[in-house]
Amino acid sequence: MSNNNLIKGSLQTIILKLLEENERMYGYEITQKVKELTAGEIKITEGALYPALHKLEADGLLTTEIEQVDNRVRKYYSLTKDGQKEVNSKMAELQGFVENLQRILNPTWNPGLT
Amino acid sequence: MSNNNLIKGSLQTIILKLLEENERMYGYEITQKVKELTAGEIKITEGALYPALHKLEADGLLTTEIEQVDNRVRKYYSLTKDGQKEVNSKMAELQGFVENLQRILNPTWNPGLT
DNA sequence: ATTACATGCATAATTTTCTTATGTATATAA
DNA sequence: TTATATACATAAGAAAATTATGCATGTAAT
Repeated sequence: MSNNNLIKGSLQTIILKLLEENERMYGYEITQKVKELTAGEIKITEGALYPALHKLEADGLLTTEIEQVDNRVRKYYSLTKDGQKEVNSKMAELQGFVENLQRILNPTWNPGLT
Repeated sequence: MSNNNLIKGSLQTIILKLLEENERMYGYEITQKVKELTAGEIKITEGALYPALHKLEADGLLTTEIEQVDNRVRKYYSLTKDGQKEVNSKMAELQGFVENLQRILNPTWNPGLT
């Protein structure tokens, strides 16, 4: 498996963005979605995911609904108003960082061509 | 200043890549180069840089030469053979990670257009 | 039967990798 | 004499992961 190590700092943004697109999701579903979108190359570990979700909820960016599905408990997360605002700034921040990274690492790269 | 926090995990790659392009550099020069390339948006702190340089040297990827310039000590770093090999794999890893990130965050993004 | 794997949550110990603060030293500009 | 720039370095602390563990249900394989 490739290096998940670089995910540091971007996990919150990933969670918020997926929830912007999907209305509501539960934890396990998020791990599967990321795995699917990256052809298995990025695997979100539970030890990283659940504390991150709890923190986002504590910060008032997410709310939860617990549901019983097939004798299993699911905790659905969705964006709050604050969470919806935060997605945009977090996304801009991360995309800006990636552009700067390309400027450092790809001297010939032109951001206009993306 | 924008968020440097996202740099976690990519500093080593940045150092190695800059040294691939520049033959040899000293620590302070690296901080200035990154600042210049990113229009002041990314600032490498000494507390992050020097330990990273020492680790890369300890891992055998960098060698050093100390020089006296204008009554000041400079410690020049350059890539070893192992370091030259490592640049490629570290770059591939980071670019791969960024592509996966785009797949998650930019569902419409097409890697072929970069 | 029992082992493995998938679904689904959670937390604790540890490690990695930063930030922030501090220290040393020289030189120049305000 | 204070601030800023150049140049190195380390230590304390925080953030954000990994790894390991635990609980619980259900299904497929041996």
